[in-house]
Amino acid sequence: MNLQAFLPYRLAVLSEAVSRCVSQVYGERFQLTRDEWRVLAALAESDAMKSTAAALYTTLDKMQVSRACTRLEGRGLIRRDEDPEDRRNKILRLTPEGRDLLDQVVPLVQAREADLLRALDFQERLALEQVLDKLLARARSISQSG
Amino acid sequence: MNLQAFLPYRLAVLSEAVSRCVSQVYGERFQLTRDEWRVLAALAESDAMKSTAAALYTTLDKMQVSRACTRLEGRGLIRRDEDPEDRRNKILRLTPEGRDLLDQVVPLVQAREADLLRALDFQERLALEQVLDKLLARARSISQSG
DNA sequence: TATTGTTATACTCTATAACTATA
DNA sequence: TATAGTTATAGAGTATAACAATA
Repeated sequence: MNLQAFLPYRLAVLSEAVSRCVSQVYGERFQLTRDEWRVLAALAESDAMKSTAAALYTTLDKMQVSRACTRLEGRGLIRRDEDPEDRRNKILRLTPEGRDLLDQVVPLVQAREADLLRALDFQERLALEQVLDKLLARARSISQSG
Repeated sequence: MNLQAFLPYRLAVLSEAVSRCVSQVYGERFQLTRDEWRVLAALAESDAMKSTAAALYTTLDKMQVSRACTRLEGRGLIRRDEDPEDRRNKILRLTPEGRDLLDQVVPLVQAREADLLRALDFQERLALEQVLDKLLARARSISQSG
């Protein structure tokens, strides 16, 4: 057994290091948790989004989304509107303040990502894309089958 | 902002999926936490190890190692001996029971890893190795510099 | 009866730092 | 004074499930 070469360990260490590196930006400067950041990032792409869609999109579960939204709403960064078509749903929307915050945080976070990717050449970036997709699909299929 | 394409997000999702997939083995069947598993895996390689060395090797901090060891010792899987050369140190060793457990769990965990890696061809595995190392080094250097 | 979202609860992790014993 | 390891504590995150409102 060689832990240093063990893929799950290496992925965990890398993911933690990368996450730390990015959460320095959205966490320390903008006081967002990872879940709040994910929900905001989801809303950055589509103006309005049901909670269930946000959960799917961010791979969070409904509680995590609910709690993140409570905090984001409390800070005035999003609204949660009723869905007239099905009043069980909540429709999440950025407020102007939320949009402002995103306009500040997104470039900084993307700069961090770019900085990370600068460690790789074009070929390596392409390879990484493929490999991440394939491993994720495999990991999910293994977990399901026990 | 496209969360799905955002590298830190993708790494976090993958790492979580892979970790879940592996901890099904050491967690459900052998009742080990991730930290306990890491400490045991470290001891699988060298018969005796100081706590500080174990912390470095597993990228855990001294508390995490201390607590994992308390539980492992409680289950009779490791011993913590005094270091005659410097009595502040604790020397960690597998007991025969710990060795037995490792002999059972390691092949299963490695089979999971092999199963994961079956998603990739030889070139992709090589590329993955390189890319993980480079990204980790970069992430650490970025975090340090703020 | 099923679904959406909220709340409750218990559990685990994490981070900081105080503490002890040695050096 | 510094280091190794333990313990304490508070805060954050996670998982399960109960619950209210709606369909």
